[in-house]
Amino acid sequence: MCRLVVEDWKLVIDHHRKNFVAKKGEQIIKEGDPVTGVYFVYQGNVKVHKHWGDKELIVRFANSGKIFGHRGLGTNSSVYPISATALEETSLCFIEMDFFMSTLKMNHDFAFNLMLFYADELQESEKKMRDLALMSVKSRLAVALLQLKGQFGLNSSGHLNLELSKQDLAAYTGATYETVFRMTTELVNEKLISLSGKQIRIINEEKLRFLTEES
Amino acid sequence: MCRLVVEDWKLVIDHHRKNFVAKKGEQIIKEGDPVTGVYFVYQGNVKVHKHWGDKELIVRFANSGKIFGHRGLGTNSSVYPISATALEETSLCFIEMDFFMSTLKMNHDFAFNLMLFYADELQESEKKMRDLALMSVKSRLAVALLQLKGQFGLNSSGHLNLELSKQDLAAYTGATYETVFRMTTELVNEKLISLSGKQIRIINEEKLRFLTEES
DNA sequence: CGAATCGTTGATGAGCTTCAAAACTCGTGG
DNA sequence: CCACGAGTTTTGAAGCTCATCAACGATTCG
Repeated sequence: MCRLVVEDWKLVIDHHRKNFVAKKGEQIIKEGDPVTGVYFVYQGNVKVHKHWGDKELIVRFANSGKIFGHRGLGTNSSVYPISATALEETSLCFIEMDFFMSTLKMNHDFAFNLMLFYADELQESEKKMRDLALMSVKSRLAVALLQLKGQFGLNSSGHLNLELSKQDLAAYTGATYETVFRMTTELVNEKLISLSGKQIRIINEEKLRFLTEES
Repeated sequence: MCRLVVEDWKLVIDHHRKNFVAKKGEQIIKEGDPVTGVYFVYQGNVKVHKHWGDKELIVRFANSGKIFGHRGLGTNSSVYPISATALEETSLCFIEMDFFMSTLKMNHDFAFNLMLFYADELQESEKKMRDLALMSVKSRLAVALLQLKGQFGLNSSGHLNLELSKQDLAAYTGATYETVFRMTTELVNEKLISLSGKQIRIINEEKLRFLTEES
C-alpha cells in the first residue's frame, strides 16, 4: 500500500537522515509541540494517538516501513496534531521538515506516491470515524482485531503478531478497559477468538467479520 | 486552505470538464459504486456521508470551491467509500478519473497542492475521530456549530449562513435527532446560541468554545 | 380540510462508564 | 519455600448518557 512511498524514501534521504532508537514507552512526538520533521520506522511499533483531557484514542499503529509525523504537513499546521509513543524498542530515522519539503518538491514521483498514501490514510480514517460513531463496542473490537491481523499478521503459533496491552487495545477501540475486557470474554465464549496469555488468536474470522458488517 | 488546489483546478481542466446542476436532495455519488471521476463545486452545498445499516454519518460538507469524490483515489480503491448528496441546488463540474490522474502526473504543482489538501483533510478527519470517541454529544454539537461558522460564515443577520435540517445536523454530530434537539435547547437556555426558525445564531462563542476544550 | 411531515416532549431501557473490591500474578526478600 | 506487597486482571454493582419508542402539537401541502 504505502510501499512505494517507503522505497522512494530510502532512496531520497540517504544522506540526510538521523537514525536512532526509541525505548519501549518512550514518547517520540508530543501533541501540540512545534513540527520539526517526519519519522520513518525501520523496525518496531509506534502508536499514534490523540488526547482529550485524560482520555486517549489511538489513531493508528506505525510498524516497520511506516511513516509518522507527516500529519505536521499541510497548509495551516505548525504543531503536531498527534502524539507518538514507542510500544516496543523501535529503530527510526528522522528527517527535518525543510529537507523533507524540498525533497518533495524535487522528486515528483515521491510526492505523487505520498499523495496516494494520504488518500489511503484519509479513507481509513473516515472509515474509523464511521465505526466510532455508528458501531457498538463489540463490533469495533472485531474491526480492530481484523485490522491488526491485516497489519501485523500472525506469528508461528497462529496468534496476532504483536504485543499490545489491554489498555492500548481499549484506546484503539475507543472504549474503556473494562468494556473491552467484557467484550473480549464474550468473543471468547462465542469461540470467535481465543487467548493464551497476552496473545490473541482469531478462530472464526468469518463470524468476526460478520460482526463488522452493516445492519 | 484548499484555495490553491481550486485555482489550479480551474486552469487545468478548462477543456475537459462537464458542468451540470444537481437538484436539492439529489444523490451525486452512491457509496460502493465504481469510481468514475471527481467533482468540483462551483456553487451550492453537498454533504459527504457514510452509512452503516440504516444509520448515517456526515463526514464533511463541500461548498463552493471544494472538491469531492477524491476519496476514490488511492492505491487500492475502485469504489467510492462515501456518498455525496446535494443539500441545495448545486452547480458542479465532473472530471473523469483517467484525465484527472494524468493531469496530476503532468502538473506537479497541482499534485503537490492536492497532497497538502489531503494532509489537511486527514488532520480534520482525525480530529473528528477523536471528538466522536471522547466527547459528549453536547461538546460535539458545539464543535459542529463552530466548524460550520468557520466554513460557511454568517449572513447579514448574523446567523450561520447555511440551511441545514436537524436530521443532517444530527448526522454530522454523530448522534440522534432527539438528542441533538435536547442539547440544542440546553445551549439556547444557557444563552450560548439562539434560534430563529431554522436559522442558528452563535451568541457566546467563547463559552461554546470552552465546551470543546479538554478536561 | 385532511393527510403527511416535522418539531417537541416524556418515558423507558440498553449500552457503556465509573468506581470499587476480589482474585489472580509475579517479583522480592526473609 | 513461603509470605508479602504491588500491580494487573476479573467481577460486581450503580449510575449516567444516550438511543429508542411513542405520543402529541405544529406546520406544510395537496
